[in-house]
Amino acid sequence: MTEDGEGVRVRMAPSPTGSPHVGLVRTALYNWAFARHHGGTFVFRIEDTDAARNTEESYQALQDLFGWLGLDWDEGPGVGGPFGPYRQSERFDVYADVAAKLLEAGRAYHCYCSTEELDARNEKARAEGRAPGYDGHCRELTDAQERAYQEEGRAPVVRFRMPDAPVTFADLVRGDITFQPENVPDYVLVRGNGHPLYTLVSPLDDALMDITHVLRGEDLLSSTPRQVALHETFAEIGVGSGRLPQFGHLPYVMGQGNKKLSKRDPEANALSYRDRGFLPEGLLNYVALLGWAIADDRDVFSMKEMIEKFTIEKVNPNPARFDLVKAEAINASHVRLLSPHDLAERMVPYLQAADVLGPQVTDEQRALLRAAAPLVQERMNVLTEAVDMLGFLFVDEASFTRDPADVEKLLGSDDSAGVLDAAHDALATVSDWQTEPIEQALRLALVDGLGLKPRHAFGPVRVAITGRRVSPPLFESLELLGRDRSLGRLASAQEATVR
RNA sequence: GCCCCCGUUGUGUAGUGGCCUAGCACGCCGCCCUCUCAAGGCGGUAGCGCCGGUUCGAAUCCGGUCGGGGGUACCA
Repeated sequence: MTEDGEGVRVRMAPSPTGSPHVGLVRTALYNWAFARHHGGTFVFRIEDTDAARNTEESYQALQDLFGWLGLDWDEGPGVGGPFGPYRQSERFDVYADVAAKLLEAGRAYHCYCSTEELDARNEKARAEGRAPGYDGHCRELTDAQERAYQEEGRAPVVRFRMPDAPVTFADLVRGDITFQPENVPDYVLVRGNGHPLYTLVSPLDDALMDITHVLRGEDLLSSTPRQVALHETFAEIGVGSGRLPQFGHLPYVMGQGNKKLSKRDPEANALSYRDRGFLPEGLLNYVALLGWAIADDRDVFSMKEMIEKFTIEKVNPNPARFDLVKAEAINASHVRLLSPHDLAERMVPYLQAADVLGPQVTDEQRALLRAAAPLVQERMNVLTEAVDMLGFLFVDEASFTRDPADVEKLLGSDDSAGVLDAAHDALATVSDWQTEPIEQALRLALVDGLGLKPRHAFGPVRVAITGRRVSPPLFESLELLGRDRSLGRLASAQEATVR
């Protein structure tokens, strides 16, 4: 890396298959932070050469995800750029052209071996304890041999001719890594049907788009020597910038145990964290911690701070397990950091999704929500919890219900009937409907008057008012609910105690 | 099988030869506060995979070993 980071160009290059994985978020975040830290360029490229697996929904999900997270790209779909197009499915002519150049320069060759023949020879090599992989069968075919294969109706693949020398590269997170040539066989660049493969297009676009640093998942580590060799070949035949990008392989994001978080695992779905009420900054903060630390005594930070502090040298090479509990704890810290006003706005979509709020939020509801936000701010881990915590404030009286188990527990006795009675009478006399007078009146009536311990005094009232044993602070809740509705709920709760 | 990567409390990490009787965070346990739940405060639990070596001194360096992961595709 250049000292001042001059000209840093990095990219995220997902394939639009399935739903985006949290590992992708981490990789994207590191690339983004790296680019921003160095004042470089962040490119978004779509690797959709495998038509059979790509879907438009998946492409859309990627857009949604990064839009939600706020990881903005400088070049790519939607914003364009000097190296477009940025969807590989729109670049097939470029790939065909380069494949032809590689063939012409003798750096790649046609291979007519069938899958069955390959499998058979591989099996044999394995059995004999030799390194498996392409054995170079078609490396030096004569024109006559090629014609013979063609007459058999065989469609050749284009195979890259790996140089017969060890490949060493300095991995940005792991240090020098060397592969011996016998372990890096010739590999396919273009399918028999003429479609280019990832093995060609990824390094090629990196070269063409002048990518300086390739920060990607550890799963691509073992394909790096072939890509390094390809890049060197590009430079020799005048394709691309001629500069070899530096590689950095980021550790896996694992699930529980020692299993890689698989795509089918629901925990792996990045967008599911939006649905379960994560703040984008909360998810990003947590995911940043999977392989990197901002300081030895702190782990809550903003993206602005991350940009300031992020360096690839500090990235840890060992795989990290995704811990939902810690993720929520980090998210909770970010919830606390919001202004109440902002928190109220962020809760709106979740309350709407649960039908606590309708599609049109009235000014009155909005005001109530803002007033209620401070009450729940330090009680929430994720935004979806607002539904249970605040539902009682927004539901209309006709459809207000109480948790049956909590009613059973706290409203089932004669004692509780007396408590509700006393509470009702006391509150009926409160003229200034504010938290303070409400609390005073209730304490006077229940704690002093009935001689109850506070926790026993307020429990039944809490269930009567909020419908639950666990709720936001009671007196504030009463104030927000309003006098009439509060008295009404106390009355309706008394009915519930009559058995 | 072969190649490559990784190995600090349950989890994520700090640590680059003495500041480490290993720090921080989440979790867990206890106490305090308290109208419930949280938040907050205080305290506790638990770790350098193993074996050798180098050194006055090793979590840190070297060798081996064990364990885990990935690759070995006309997927990415």
